[in-house]
Amino acid sequence: MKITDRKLEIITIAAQLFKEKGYSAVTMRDIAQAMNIKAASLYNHIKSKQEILVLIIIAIAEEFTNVMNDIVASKTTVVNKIERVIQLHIAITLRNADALACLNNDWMHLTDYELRYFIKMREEYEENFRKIISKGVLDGEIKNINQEVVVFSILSTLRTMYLWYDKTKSLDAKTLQNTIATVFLTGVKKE
Amino acid sequence: MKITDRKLEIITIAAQLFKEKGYSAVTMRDIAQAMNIKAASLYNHIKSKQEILVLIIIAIAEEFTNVMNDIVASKTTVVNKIERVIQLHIAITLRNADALACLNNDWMHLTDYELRYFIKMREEYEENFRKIISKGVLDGEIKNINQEVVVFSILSTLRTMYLWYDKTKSLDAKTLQNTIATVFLTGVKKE
DNA sequence: ATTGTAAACTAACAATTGTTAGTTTTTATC
DNA sequence: GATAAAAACTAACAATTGTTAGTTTACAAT
Repeated sequence: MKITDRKLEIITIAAQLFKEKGYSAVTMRDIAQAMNIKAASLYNHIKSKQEILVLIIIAIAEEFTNVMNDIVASKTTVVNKIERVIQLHIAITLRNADALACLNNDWMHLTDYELRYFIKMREEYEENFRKIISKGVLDGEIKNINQEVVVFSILSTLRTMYLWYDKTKSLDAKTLQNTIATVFLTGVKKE
Repeated sequence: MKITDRKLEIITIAAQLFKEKGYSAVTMRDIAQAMNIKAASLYNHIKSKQEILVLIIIAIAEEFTNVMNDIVASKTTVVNKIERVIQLHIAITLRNADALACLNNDWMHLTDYELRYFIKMREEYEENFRKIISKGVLDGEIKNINQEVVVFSILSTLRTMYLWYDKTKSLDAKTLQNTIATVFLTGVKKE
């Protein structure tokens, strides 16, 4: 059950490969070759290809879920909550872009319990964000425009940040945070 | 070279399946089964699995390229150009969400000429959008914040709109257009 | 030096993959 | 109803897939 160093190496390298071509297009022999061993040797460390996917995705999904729960429960302005959601996505993107790409593109290849568990977490996450926006409108902090569009605009940007990782790498986390917050809170138009 | 009705059916159904699980995870037998025929029968209409992917992706990529070129060349305000880019994405999303999903997730499974062609079009597209924003800053229409972040925020949202298609379906195209434009131009915060 | 364990290896498996060849059925035209 | 073309079929292929079994090597502890 515990994750050894070698196991972690496999997961890390697999996540890199999954990011490039997706889970289905990466073979156990691809992963093995990237580690300079044979495919069969991987099974000294992991149970199956599926297990690799689960280990990459579920840990991050749980982190999102937990922090989002904290944010929703916190007593602060809605604008501040939105800023903390942005911060959460930036932190995880900078720390583990490959795993995030995998979570975004390959979650549907999870099966059984883990698939249901993931979908439940994702729905809760979106519902929590929806609640934040909804409260913002009620409190008069947020414009009364279609809330579903607000939710999906912000989440789409945050979720695909890993794709732009290289180009935004020149920015430090704080500047990135401030710029994204500006874009969504006050828009890009001058005046 | 011409596309028959049956061939179009294959492409349409394949795009649906690719959207669900990705190109690599969908087999020729999956596509055949969805059409109530055998896999071998598909080859009376198409040359290969690759050809299906090419036909789904390239046509749409070219449409994006062409309209974006028109927008850049047009003599109008930067704000209006941004609005027209939003309009372009909405129109294609409403007309062909499945193909758009495929373009977004499976373009890396293109090969040779088509892969290079696609990448070139995508780079040009982004560069054109970058130019629009850049001109907007110069003209004083757009805030002087990090332009790469502005570009990726807007494009991320527009490109993944197909994922929210169901939830925004209740809105007509015009309202959707106006709401997205509002979010990005003036932000979600009140006042 | 011996021993035990972790981690690599070789070889092979059964299933699945995209695709081809050759044949039969369906459909439309005269 | 005969004919030709279009579109389905069956059967099979070679390659690739995830995975297992059994064996050998590397290395730390005694």
